[in-house]
Amino acid sequence: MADYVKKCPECGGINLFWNKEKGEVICKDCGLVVEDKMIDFGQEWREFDSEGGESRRRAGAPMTYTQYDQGLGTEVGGKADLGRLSGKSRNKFFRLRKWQYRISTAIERNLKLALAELKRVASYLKLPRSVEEESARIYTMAVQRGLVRGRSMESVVSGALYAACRRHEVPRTLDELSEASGIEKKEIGRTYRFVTRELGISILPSNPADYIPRFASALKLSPETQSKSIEILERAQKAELTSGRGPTGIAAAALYVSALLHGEKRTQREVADVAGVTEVTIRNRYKELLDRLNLEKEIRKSKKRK
DNA sequence: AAGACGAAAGTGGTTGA
DNA sequence: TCAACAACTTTCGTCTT
Repeated sequence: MADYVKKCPECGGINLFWNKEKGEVICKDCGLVVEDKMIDFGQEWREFDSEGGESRRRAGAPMTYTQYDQGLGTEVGGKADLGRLSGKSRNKFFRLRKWQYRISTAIERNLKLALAELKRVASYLKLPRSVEEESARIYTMAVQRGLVRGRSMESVVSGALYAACRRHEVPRTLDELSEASGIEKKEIGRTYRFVTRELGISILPSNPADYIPRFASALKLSPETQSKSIEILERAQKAELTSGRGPTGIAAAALYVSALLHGEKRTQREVADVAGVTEVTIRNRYKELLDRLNLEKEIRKSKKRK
């Protein structure tokens, strides 16, 4: 692969940190999230050098759920094989091919379609590979249990993706999923709940802190502001301000406060937009934060500085 | 003039009888 | 199945910068 060095578009620094798990690239100099949907071009497996290489590579392609037959399928018979066969083996060959054709059941065809759709949406949202795999696994299980009946394939795909995001702590909001898939928000939420319940998948309530890097980057806030907001979130959790509230609202409020504290003021509207909540919600959370965490003096202090 | 604030009424979803 | 309920939104008027 050509060795081009990626530079941070914001500060030109080359000190980029790639968080593979979350699929984010973060500039260590200015904190900007450069890309939050990067594709891993790296090789998954070591390449062995010539000696013994051939035999050790027998593992073949990694098994994956994002292909409908989990990457294990073998087409019976390309034309190339035909000439080499004759007589009995030729008959056997035709029987096998027919048989294989038959077991292309509705389930498999469904899976093929659904996984294509899943890939589309996942790449649109720049989701990391691990999440894509997980959601494909969830979808496959859902199909096997007949949970798709009566629901559209697309909505189940979206639900599986949403669940996988939550499990991997790379939350995307229902709005984002909805925009990417063209499925209504409530429909996604409904199938998400249904599928996770039926499959017995436990999902931890999503953590507001998981949203911070994405929001902060969209607002071009400094790393200091980010870590401050995470600190605020932790304190808020101890004060039991977070339970029962929408995590995005809390994350937005924490970000708003810490931006104030660091003299990087953003309007409530700006923060509200990137977080997908309204100003009112931010105000409510913000007020609770002030009340319970006595941040007033810190705010006063930062005001004096100017 | 723009932003921050708060009250009031409306929406969609959960829960418990 | 229905009613109560909490969180959040929308809308709008007022205050602050």
